[in-house]
Amino acid sequence: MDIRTLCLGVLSRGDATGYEIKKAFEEGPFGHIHAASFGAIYPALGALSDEGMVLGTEQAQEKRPDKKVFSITAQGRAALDAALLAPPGDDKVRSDFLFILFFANHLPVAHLAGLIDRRIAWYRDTLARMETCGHCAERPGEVFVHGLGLTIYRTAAEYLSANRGRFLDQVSAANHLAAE
Amino acid sequence: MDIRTLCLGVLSRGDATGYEIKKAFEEGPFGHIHAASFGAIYPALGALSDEGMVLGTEQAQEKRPDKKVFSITAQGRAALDAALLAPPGDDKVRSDFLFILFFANHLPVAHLAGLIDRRIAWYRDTLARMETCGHCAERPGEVFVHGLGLTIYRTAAEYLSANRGRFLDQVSAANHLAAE
DNA sequence: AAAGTATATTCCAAATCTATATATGTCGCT
DNA sequence: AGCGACATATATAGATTTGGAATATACTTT
Repeated sequence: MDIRTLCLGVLSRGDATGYEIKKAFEEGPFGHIHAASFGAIYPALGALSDEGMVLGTEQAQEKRPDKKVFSITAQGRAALDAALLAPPGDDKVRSDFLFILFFANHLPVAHLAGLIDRRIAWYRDTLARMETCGHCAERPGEVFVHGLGLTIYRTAAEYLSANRGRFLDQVSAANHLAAE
Repeated sequence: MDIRTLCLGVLSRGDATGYEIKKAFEEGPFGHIHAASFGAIYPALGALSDEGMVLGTEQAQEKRPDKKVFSITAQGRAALDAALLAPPGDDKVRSDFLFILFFANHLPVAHLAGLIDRRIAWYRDTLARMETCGHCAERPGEVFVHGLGLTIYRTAAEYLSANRGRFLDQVSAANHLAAE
């Protein structure tokens, strides 16, 4: 899914600035669905504007930098709907956390314990935010995707909590064996 | 986590060609942990070779193209261990599937049903492969990460199966309301 | 009063991905 | 027997994307 389609998706739910679109991919409704950076969003908005998919309106602000508010056009909505019909590619994941844990035998047990604890805390915080969010209680698609996210995060947090102790013991044992 | 570290990680488990490293990130042990492409792997191996982190040996093959088998050096192992100590960045996910489902109200119900069914089938196939894989029964880190992956995929497949019917009904209902 | 966070955009080098080219063998299908 | 599809193997050009820095200003915390 290219960035231009992602921006159209955000704008289809309401007007937004580039900055707000970025936030939608961080903490907002698309928080754990798709990542996107400033360096990709702003050029994409420029291209979409040139193609008539969005309309950008500059707004001077008194106590803030000027901002450009973008709104999606009828043509943009049509392009979004067409892009949504294309068969989805495979999910792509990049998890430093899992890569590091994979090599647990390279690391001190205390370091591993810290990594796991911080990750469990992250899940708790994220779940707390997700459970009290309003933006996802309306359209069925949003509710469905949100529910899947909640379910996966709860399961992951439970797995880490339930297996933490045994895992750390096993790493200790393996390290002692290797040291002999 | 940069590609050079990812390559060192794969090579720390045994010698491999660039092609085999790619496979490790597709179906292999790093299958759903981290994505990486040819266009990144080959230049990374070249750089690692220049820096003395890996040793590349060219091997002529009778019935296949020549291949370069890389093996990690002591310096490479040290660099890997150092990189593993750095604090992990946030996980990055890119899911076309979730993005499309989010906009369920833009799509025909039959199309959504197909998307969900294909995704459930993908989970079943992937789980079957993961459950019978040998590479993950040894080191505690690999077992732990593999177990988390299995748990998450099982949960996701169950969520999709359990909520599929209700979701499609809700989309139908919402579409009928909107048509009035 | 300094430091940090938040709003807001832009640019750029470096990293990375996609797609393709090259070469060859095997497998199944018709 | 011939054809396409797929697997092995490397490499590169071109496009995209990332991640960081630069630029402003205002509010909040220390």
